[in-house]
Amino acid sequence: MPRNKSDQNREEKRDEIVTAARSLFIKDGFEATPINRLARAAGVSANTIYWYFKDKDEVLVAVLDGELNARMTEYLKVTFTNHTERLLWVVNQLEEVSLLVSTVHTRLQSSAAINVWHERFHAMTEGLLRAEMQTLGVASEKMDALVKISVFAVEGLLSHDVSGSDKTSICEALATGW
Amino acid sequence: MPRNKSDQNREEKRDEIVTAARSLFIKDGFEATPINRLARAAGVSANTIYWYFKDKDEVLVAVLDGELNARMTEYLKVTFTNHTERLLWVVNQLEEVSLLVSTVHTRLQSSAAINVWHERFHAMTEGLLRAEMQTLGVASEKMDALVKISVFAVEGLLSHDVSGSDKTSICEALATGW
DNA sequence: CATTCTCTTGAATGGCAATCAAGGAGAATT
DNA sequence: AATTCTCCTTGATTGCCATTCAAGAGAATG
Repeated sequence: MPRNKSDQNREEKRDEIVTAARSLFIKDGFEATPINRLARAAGVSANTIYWYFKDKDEVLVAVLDGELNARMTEYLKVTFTNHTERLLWVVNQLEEVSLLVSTVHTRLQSSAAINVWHERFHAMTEGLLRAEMQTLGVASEKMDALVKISVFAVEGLLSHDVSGSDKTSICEALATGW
Repeated sequence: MPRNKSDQNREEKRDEIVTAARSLFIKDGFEATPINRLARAAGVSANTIYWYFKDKDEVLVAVLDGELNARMTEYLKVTFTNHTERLLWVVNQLEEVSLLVSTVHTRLQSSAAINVWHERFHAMTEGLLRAEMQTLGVASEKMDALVKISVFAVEGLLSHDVSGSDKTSICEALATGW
């Protein structure tokens, strides 16, 4: 609960900017969205964005947090028949925000904020994946390697434009071994 | 053999620029190397670079071709005791040019020239890898999936800063199955 | 009513890739 | 030898972009 009207407006306004940013970053991409366009879409001037956010990367982090939250909520509601299905679902979700994914990997190097977000994201997803794979009976010595291979494979699928059937067989191979 | 002195100079000058670019792009990164700095390092003015190259990406492609050539020559000379060794060798080579690797994945999206180079690179490496894995007795139905998983895993290793022991166990898992 | 705090904006600033416009230097043609 | 032509080089400019500066307006507070 905000302490006063001023704080309330602050959050609302911030959210409006994030909402506009989410739509533009996902549809056109972060790099293809100058601050000015974002400002116009949010109905403010460019400088107003800098009142609410330190820089463009901080807007991106807010968008990422929002998307992650929404998709994680979704994830917890879905039940999967097997691990292959689960991986394919994740790939599909990430493909809907593939421009965000590649932007994160790009800006990682130059933005500390994005770097931190990325690390947390990996820690979280690797944790979830490890738990799932334990129930599948993956040997603990190979666990770390297999978790990372799975994560890297999913990331590769997102950035390398692979046929649908290859996607399926890759997820199957990850889930069932060779 | 160049047809005249003019052509000869042209190639030499081009090479000087590429040599300077190679060193800067590998050490500092492509994005952190403005055309002006590159020009100074090559002993020419910025515009001269645009006489020899269409744009900055074309310089990058020339650098990539040179590095690829050098490392492929090296690769053909080395003999490996097993597939794990081979994968680790490749990872080590790529780590020496990790800034180039991440730049390629970044500029892929905005530069047609880099995109083409990247596709060729993948076609080549996947071809080599497939041949190796055939000798290891990988089932042909799973071949495409396993090749791509290996490539994606190697790319993941490069961009995600993984401990040395994890690198080894990942390459082992890729080489021996799970 | 003066002061301060929150918010907003138009106008810089500075970095960068890329282009323009103006030559110079040597080879080929007259 | 003079002229033209082609290759090469460069200083100055353009245009895009993120970010900062400087100047306020309006509400809240003393």
